[in-house]
Amino acid sequence: MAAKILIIEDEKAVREMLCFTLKNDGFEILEAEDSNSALDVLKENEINLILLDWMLPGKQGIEISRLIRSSSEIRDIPIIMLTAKSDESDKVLGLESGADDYVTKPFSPKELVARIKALLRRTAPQKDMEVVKYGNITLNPVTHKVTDGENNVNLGPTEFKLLHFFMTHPERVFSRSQLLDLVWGRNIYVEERTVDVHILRLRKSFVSNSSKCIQTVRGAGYRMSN
Amino acid sequence: MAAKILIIEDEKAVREMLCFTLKNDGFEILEAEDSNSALDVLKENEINLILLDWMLPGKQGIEISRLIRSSSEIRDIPIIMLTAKSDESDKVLGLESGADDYVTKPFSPKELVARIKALLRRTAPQKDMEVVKYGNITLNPVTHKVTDGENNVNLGPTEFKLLHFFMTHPERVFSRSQLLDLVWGRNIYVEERTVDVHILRLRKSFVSNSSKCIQTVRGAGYRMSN
DNA sequence: CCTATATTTTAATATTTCTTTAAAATTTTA
DNA sequence: TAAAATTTTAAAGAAATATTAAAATATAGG
Repeated sequence: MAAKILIIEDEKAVREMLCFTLKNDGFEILEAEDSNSALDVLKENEINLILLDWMLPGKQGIEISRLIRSSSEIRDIPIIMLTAKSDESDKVLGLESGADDYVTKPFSPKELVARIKALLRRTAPQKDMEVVKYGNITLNPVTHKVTDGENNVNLGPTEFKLLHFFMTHPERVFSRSQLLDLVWGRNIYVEERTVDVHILRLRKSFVSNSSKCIQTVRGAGYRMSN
Repeated sequence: MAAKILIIEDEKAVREMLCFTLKNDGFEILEAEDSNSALDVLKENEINLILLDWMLPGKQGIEISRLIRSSSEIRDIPIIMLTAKSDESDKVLGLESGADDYVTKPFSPKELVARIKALLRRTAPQKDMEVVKYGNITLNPVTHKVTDGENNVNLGPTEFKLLHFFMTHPERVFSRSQLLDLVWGRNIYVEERTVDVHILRLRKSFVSNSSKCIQTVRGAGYRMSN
């Protein structure tokens, strides 16, 4: 699931460059050119990280950073600020007013991406890392291992994600298009019938009758249930 | 196991105050009043964290920080620098020359201890010197020797660190970017594919089927497991 | 400080594995 | 039985990883 990054930058050219670079790296990008639109975007989307140009006209950079840090809803969104080489005192101000990291212009795309990833890693909550069990099936997201009773089960990446999803949402029917949305990810287009094939492979990879847990609900979709 | 902290500070009064505060909190303290004695201490002790007074006479603060960051042996020791309130540009210099955090004088003991603990938590995940075993593989961090059953295994520095990391965190899958963070170190930017090459070399250096322990988990990363 | 040596990183290519698609076969329902 | 939905098969295409080799960098010894 791609991380959503908000770019707050007044210069269109820079914004587009950043946008291009980061989309290339698989991030989902939202843009804002001033503090008002930035706050709007922040309210309406679940942003994972903010790239903030410190040199916005009229001290808006500092303002935005402080606003974000004082709003309980969005306080925890990590911020990377973009600064010009010369403004050293601003860097300190930035770090003090709540930025988590800064990158000095001009910067290499590689460095920027590396910093973004590092920061996301540091701040990402370690949720769905708990061992899940259903019937005889055990799935460990940390080791990426699946067992069916005594037997090890080998799954491809998609089958693994699919099973993890079913095990964390048991008893409930999901349509093919819901599964594509929730397991494959939004903004992706594949045929609905593709789901069937992965369901088939998932069932086949269980030796015991655990495969019976992956049930077809005709006309509605699939469900994990006993 | 108490963390060892080296205090580099020329004023005796400040040094003693720090020493007292930190010993009270269960840290083991070593002291140095200039860069020469500091380097001596660093060579002879396994220091976990450095408290560095930025205001040492004759730019020694910058010197020491750069020396530490350029010496492969002690590069990874985290540094907290102590600065006076006014010297904002120095803070930036400090962060740029390799400090991990800074604390402004005058500071409360509580704040200092909190920062030290936070930094140790971030940076000292593992530094045990105990012999580790997994399957037929034995790794001795003290002698830097690795055996696979009867055979000696020769590893380059990075392969050694990588293997040590895997052996101390078995079964668990790590993404390439996690490995870069946890094995290579923070603030370092290399291509993710570089990990593959080191994994390859690590596998090749085992004659027996121990290389099977270094497993690829497609779409997720690598794992040490049987 | 320089040179020789070793190691790391990158980049390009090869290989493997997985995903998707489409079509045929089967099952279910009305 | 016909129509609709799902399962199964198989093969092309896409994506991820393995491998190789060369360039860049770091290290040690003189």
